[in-house]
Amino acid sequence: MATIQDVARDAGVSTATVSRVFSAPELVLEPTRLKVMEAVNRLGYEPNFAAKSLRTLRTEKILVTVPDISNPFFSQVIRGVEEAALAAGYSVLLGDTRHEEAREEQYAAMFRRKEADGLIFLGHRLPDVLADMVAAKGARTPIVNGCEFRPGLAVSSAHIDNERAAAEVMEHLYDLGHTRVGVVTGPLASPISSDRLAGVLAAAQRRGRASALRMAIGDFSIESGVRQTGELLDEPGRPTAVFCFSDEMAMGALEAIRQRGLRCPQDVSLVGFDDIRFAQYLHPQLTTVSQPTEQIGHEVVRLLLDILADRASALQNVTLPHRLVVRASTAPPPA
Amino acid sequence: MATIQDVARDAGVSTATVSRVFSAPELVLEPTRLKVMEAVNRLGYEPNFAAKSLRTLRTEKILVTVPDISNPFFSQVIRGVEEAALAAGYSVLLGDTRHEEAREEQYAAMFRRKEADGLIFLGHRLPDVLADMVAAKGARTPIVNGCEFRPGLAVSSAHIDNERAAAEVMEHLYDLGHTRVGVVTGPLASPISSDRLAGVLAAAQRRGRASALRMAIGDFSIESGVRQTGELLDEPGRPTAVFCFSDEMAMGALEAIRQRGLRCPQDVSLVGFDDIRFAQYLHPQLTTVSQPTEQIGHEVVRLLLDILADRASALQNVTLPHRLVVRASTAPPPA
DNA sequence: CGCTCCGATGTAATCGAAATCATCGATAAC
DNA sequence: GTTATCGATGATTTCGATTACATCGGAGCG
Repeated sequence: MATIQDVARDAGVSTATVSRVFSAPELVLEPTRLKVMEAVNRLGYEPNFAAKSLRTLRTEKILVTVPDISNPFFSQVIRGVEEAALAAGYSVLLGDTRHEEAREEQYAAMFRRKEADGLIFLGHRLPDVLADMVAAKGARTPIVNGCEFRPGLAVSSAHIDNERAAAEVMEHLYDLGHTRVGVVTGPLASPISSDRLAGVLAAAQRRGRASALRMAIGDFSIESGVRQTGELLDEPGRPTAVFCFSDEMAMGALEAIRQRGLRCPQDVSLVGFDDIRFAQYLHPQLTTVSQPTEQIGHEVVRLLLDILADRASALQNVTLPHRLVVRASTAPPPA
Repeated sequence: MATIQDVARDAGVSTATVSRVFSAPELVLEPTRLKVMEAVNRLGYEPNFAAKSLRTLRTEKILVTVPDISNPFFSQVIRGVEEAALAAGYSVLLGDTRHEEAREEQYAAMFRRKEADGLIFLGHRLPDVLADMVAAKGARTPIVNGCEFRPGLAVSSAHIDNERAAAEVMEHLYDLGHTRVGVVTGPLASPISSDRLAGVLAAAQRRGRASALRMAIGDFSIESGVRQTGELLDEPGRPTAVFCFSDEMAMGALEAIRQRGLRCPQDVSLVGFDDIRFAQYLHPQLTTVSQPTEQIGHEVVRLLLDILADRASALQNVTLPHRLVVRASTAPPPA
């Protein structure tokens, strides 16, 4: 591969001029520029990335870590991230942490090695080395969270109001006449689950239905949806409605409902969360909470770019709008 | 951030020794190594990636381009890639090309700039600049394809035997007694579609059913599944079975079947392709072709690493095993 | 007409780590 | 006891681009 020296020699100019042709073409005379471009094309020159990065201390890359890339919710957020990043001239380094701390730390090390200018993490944990960085540099640390807002983290973030969304789901079910509601949460260590649970409890209490609430803890997977919903359905005083904290678990719930010879929504109403692309093609079409996934992606990138451009002075925690999408999986309870 | 010079000074050794502590610890005396490690920890040193990369001309990164990352099939392949890459000390640069040539070229340029040591592309197109590279360097070019084998590309690849898999699907349907079969393909420019179509045609001819075949061209999306299947179902001489070239289109097909008051599989049998995680949770559970997605991911990484380590002399086109998974969406045609 | 200033370009230092080559002391061989 | 050998470490060059500073010629000004 040709280097800048080769181009300079071929074009009969200095390397400085070649460099300027790319980074500040207005400083170089048109005939010179053309001469250089000709040499560039002739030799098929592309500036070496490592050299540029070493000199400028910038990589033009964003590291994005995600707990599970095969989850359609996350992959849509990533799409948004990728799109916004590309538009700003950044590319995306992807890290699938698989919910494992060891992998999170591996990617944290990558970030410290300066393999990326910024980090977006879509999980709820921030490895210690990075937390230290945040503590030292404050709001100018180029680290941003998506989806999992937790005040203690001290990083900017973009997310929906999970508590309110979950409360709205419960209101919807109560309004339909349900009294015995089962809830399948995700792991409670993540704010995404604990916030939603708080919303569920608040709504139940407002309606005086807290004691009729049944709860099971899932892990957002389809399989855990089958299992946990199954347990709720098998208890005495079977709930007439089930609220799963993810659409995938709701898919599993549908299966559990069918396995017991019950019908949704006639016997059991079902609500999911996320509104993944598949939700409206399930049978029955799933009532769920729609998150602005791509927008979350755009927003976290914007927050990060603000920090990188030194435009951000204080933390920003952006709450984006969600929407309860009522479809065919919820109905009044059986008589 | 501390540099190797800082560490060397702090530990009272030369930078060469510090470097050796990381890259060849067996060459340095234990007390010296400890002294250095102490300094490393004290200063929180991490080797600067750009500097290392400039010197070694390696990035330890693999660029992976994918036509649509929100497609669960691809995201599972990527998971496999990511896992195998990480195990070998590589990290993954993700490029979502959105089926757009412009983006494919953007990522091709990244690769030429040496932002990654190797390229895995899961689409079917290879931008010209890269095709030129392949033409020039032959089998040692670190570019590998996943899923979309096409002999003309002259790169190593890992994929299933799409033609045979599609033929098996047709055999299955014919064995059940179906005669009028509708097929919803993907864009025919991609081998993934044309190979499967070839298999469909071959099987139909063997059974003397070629004239009863109906075909519609989709784009692998759910929506196109609804639309194209709908058209097939609305034609006179409605097919009693529909074979969609992706599970997503099959999900759409289910919707189209329902919209017409038909039942699957009693009135119309349905087969998908890919066996994405959701296929077995649809209702009815979907008959489909299971692809070893993560294994494809592992395999393309292995092929690439072989090239990077100079162990690969000739092209390798690996065919991995698929499996027809018969579930509840296929049954004999109505009497 | 000479001086200043500016625009265009060249020269060379620099980024941080890796790797080659040099050095030094100690051991072993004769 | 001298010298070849080797193991541990240091000095220095190198990777390829960016950029601060230097240079040079010509335009503008008094």
